[in-house]
Amino acid sequence: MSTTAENLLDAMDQVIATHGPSGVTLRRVGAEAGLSHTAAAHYYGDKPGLFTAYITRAFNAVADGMEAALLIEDNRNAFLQAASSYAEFALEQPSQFNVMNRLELVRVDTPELWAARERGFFALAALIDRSQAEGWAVSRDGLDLAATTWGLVHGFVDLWVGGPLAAPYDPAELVPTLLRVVEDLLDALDD
Amino acid sequence: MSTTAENLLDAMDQVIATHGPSGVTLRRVGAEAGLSHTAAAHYYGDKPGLFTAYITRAFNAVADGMEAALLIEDNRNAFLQAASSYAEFALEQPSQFNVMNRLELVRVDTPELWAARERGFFALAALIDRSQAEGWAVSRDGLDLAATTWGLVHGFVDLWVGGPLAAPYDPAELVPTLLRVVEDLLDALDD
DNA sequence: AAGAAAACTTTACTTAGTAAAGTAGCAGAT
DNA sequence: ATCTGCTACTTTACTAAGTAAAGTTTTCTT
Repeated sequence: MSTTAENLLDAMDQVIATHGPSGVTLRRVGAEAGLSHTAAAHYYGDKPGLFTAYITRAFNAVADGMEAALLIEDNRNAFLQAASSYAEFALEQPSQFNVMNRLELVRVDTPELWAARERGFFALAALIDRSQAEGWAVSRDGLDLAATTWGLVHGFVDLWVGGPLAAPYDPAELVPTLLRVVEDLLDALDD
Repeated sequence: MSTTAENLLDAMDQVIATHGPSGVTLRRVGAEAGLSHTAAAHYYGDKPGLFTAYITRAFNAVADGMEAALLIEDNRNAFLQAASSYAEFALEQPSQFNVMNRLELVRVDTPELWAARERGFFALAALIDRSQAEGWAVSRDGLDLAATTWGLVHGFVDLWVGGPLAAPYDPAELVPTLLRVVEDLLDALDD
C-alpha cells in the first residue's frame, strides 16, 4: 500500500518523463495523481518542497546502492559495483537523475536532503578508508580520493545521460565503458 | 560598444547571480537591462530562446579556452591548461557554468548551440588525436579518451562549484587539486 | 523629405504558484 | 448516539510571469 504523498512523488516521475523538469507544475502533478491542483502543495508545502522530497528520495535510492556495494568484501569489486549501481540508477530513473543535482529546485536548508546526500558520500568515504587501511593509495588524502572518484563517475554518467555524450554513444555501453575507466582510475590512484 | 541584445545577456549574469537560475524571468532581465518586460522576448523570441543565446555564448567562451590550450605545443601542458581554463571559467562565471548543461532551459534544435558545444569537444578530440599520434595511449579509442577526460574534469568541477563538494573544499584549491587529478589520469590512460 | 524597417513598448490574455477558507469523512470522548 | 476535532483534501481567489498582437517611435534608405 502506498500513501497519497508517495503517489504524488510517483506522479512526478511521469510528469518529468513526459514534460521535462521545467514542465513540472503542481497542477500537472496533482492531475497525474488524480488529485486537485493544490494537493501537492498541501503535502509538501510548495513546489520547492515537492522537489525536495522527490530528490531526497532519489538520493536515498542512490545511497542504498552505495551501501549495498560496501557489503562486497573485495575493495576493487566494491568500487566497480558502486560505480555501476550509480550508472544503472541514472539509466533506470532518468527523471530522478536529471534533477538530483539541481539545487535551485529544492529548499536547500532541509536536513533530510543533506542527510540523504551524505549517506552516499559517507559510504564511498568508508570504502576508501577501508581500501587505504589495506594499503591502497595510502599516500593520498581520503577526501581527495572521494572527490576524484565520485567526480569521475558522476561526470561520466551525467554527460552520457542527456549531455553532449548522449548522441555519439549507446546507453548499453555506458556501464562497461564506465567500469573500464574506473579500473584505470583505481590503478592510477594507487601508489 | 555593446548592443542591446548583448546587454540583455549581461543582465542574465546578474539576475542568475542574485535570484538563481529559476529566478530568471523575462521581466527581471528586462528591468535589469533598463528595458521593458518584453524586450528580451523581442530579441530572443521567448524564454528558451534567451537561455539558448546565453548558454551558446558560454560554450563559445569555454571553447575559446580549449582552443587556446591547443596552441601549447607540449601535450601534457596543453591538457593541464585545458583543464584549468575549464575550472577557471566555472569559478569566474558561476552563473553561466551553472546553467550550461541544463538542456531543459534551451531550444535544443538550435544549430548555433550545438556548434558551440562541439567546438570545445572537437578541440579536446584534436588534442587527443595529436597526443596519440605522438605515442600516448595509442591502444585506446579516441572518443573513449575524450569522454573520460572531459567527464572527469566536468564532474570534478561541477561537484566543486555548487555541488556537495562545495562545502568541504576551498575554491582556491580547485585548480591545483584538479591538475593533480588530471596528471594522474593522463598517466593512467597511457599504455 | 518620404517611406520603410528596426527597436522597442503597451495592452491584454492565459497559465501557474500559493494563501486562505471551506467541506466531508472518520475517531475518539462524553 | 452525538458532539468535537482532526485528517485529508478541495474550492476560491489573488498575483506573478510568459507571450501574442498591436502600437509607437526612432532611424535608415533612397
